[in-house]
Amino acid sequence: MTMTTDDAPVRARWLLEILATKWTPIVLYLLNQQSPMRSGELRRSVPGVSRKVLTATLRNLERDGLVTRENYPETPPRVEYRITELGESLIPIIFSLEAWAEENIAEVLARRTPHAA
Amino acid sequence: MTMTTDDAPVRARWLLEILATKWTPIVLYLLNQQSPMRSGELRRSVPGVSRKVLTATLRNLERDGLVTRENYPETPPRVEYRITELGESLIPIIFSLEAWAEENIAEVLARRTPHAA
DNA sequence: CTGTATCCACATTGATACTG
DNA sequence: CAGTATCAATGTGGATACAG
Repeated sequence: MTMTTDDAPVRARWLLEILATKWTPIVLYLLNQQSPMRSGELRRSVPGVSRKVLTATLRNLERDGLVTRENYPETPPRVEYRITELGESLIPIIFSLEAWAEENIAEVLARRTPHAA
Repeated sequence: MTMTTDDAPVRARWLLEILATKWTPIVLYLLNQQSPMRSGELRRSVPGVSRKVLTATLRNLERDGLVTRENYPETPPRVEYRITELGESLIPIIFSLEAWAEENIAEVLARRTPHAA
């Protein structure tokens, strides 16, 4: 998406575009708990993610400076990912999102459900 | 998107799925500043949004209980939108997203830009 | 004034199989 | 083990014109 104006709430969308990638919050959360993690280790810790999408997620995080990638060209290959300081600065935000969801998502979902019977 | 597990960071995605709709943060922000607002008033305050997408955004917000919609079947028609308490509870989160972006987005964008010669 | 109906463009996710 | 190439499916956003 492209930003148009420069108003206050519009800036929030910059971060949303980073976080809204489906697996990003989970990957940051895991790497915050344990760094480094190897590629396969991450993939097993994120149930349901495909290699391709996990790689894309990590590439984006690396590009944005939220994660670092260390490649050890051994046999077999080994790649380690670490969260950066900038990445760590997002952890409190992820927790605040989670806190809101935990407290309010039931009400939201109840509204979405066609009042059963 | 559908949620798969029930782990901590996964819950954050519930809220992200709400907020990541392109115009949602802006609409909530505007309605927090001024409620009620009429449809066209909102549309003029959100530069670049189309009728269709704004309507869809408001429908989602209404469905989730973040906004109320009041229809006055006069001539010409008048429709007023108000933010709810639940919607207001998201304002601090939107501000925290904005604060992070304001402080860090320059660094992120610099990394994305191929170090211009 | 408000909202809907089409039709289209684009990005993201995903399944599967292959390469180094 | 780590990553890529392909192809398909889906969903969100958008332009335009029409309806109540």
